Amino acid sequence: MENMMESLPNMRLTTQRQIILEELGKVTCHPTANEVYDMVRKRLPRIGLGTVYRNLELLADSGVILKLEVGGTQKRFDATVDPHYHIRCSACGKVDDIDIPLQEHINQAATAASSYKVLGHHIEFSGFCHSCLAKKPD
Amino acid sequence: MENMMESLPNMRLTTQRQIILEELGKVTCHPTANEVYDMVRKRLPRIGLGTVYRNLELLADSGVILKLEVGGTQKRFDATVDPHYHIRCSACGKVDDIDIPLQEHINQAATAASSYKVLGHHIEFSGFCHSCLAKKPD
DNA sequence: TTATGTGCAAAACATTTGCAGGAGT
DNA sequence: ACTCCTGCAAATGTTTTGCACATAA
Repeated sequence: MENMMESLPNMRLTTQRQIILEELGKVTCHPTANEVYDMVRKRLPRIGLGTVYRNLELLADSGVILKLEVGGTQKRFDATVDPHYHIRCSACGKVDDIDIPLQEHINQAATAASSYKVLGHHIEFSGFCHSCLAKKPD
Repeated sequence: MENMMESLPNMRLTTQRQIILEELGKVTCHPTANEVYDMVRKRLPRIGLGTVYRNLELLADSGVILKLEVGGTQKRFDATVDPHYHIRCSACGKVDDIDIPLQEHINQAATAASSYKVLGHHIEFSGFCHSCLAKKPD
């Protein structure tokens, strides 16, 4: 944890920052800013929602965490920064990791198929999660 | 156009609906609701933004158009409904189609790699568009 | 004629920001 | 000390919604 922060010269190690990072690291799914706020508030009841947003943004900009621009109305955050794909439950909106090989080759295909300078890609699967399937089987 | 609407028993063919569909069909990129509003307003100056949102939502629910849940803060809309991928300019946010083969096989991989019932996937490439590259070459 | 759609304005969300006081280095 | 950071609240931006009137079928 402290190693993470030590690599960030312009960022102070505040209690708020530390606890946000700890709580995000505890979960395997990818919470929204508001969900992080709820998690953190159990330990720091006086923290402001603005502080949570500011820190998540700052940590994402520094590459310590990942900001996921997935479907749904809210951004989500991921403590794991190495490239991987995601799946989103069409019923409840939950987002989890999908551990399949990176499809690096499609970047070349995309470069050939467009006038853009292609930098990368993200794959988002959709489906129904275990607990939503249990509620309404089909 | 009317064919499209005829297949939708519960939807009336209103002027607003028709013009929204026409304007969306004219562009190859994928405008936000507000951009559609601006396009449509040139022909129907008294149309309300709420009407645009309601119709885009309704048309997407009926499968006549596609609602894109891509990166950025706004949803975008696509007159082409058959499956294809997109690229988003990291500088200006513009979204275009990317015409590469569908990667159907990764759905199986995702099914094997998770406890979800996998339904499909979407790939979003990121990069810089032609006009942003021209402005700031690197 | 009557259910559906529209314009308008207000409400509901998600996120960002200004500021005065607080805390890390 | 000197920044940077925080809590709070207000502002912003996007999307949804309630309602009285209009209109397609």
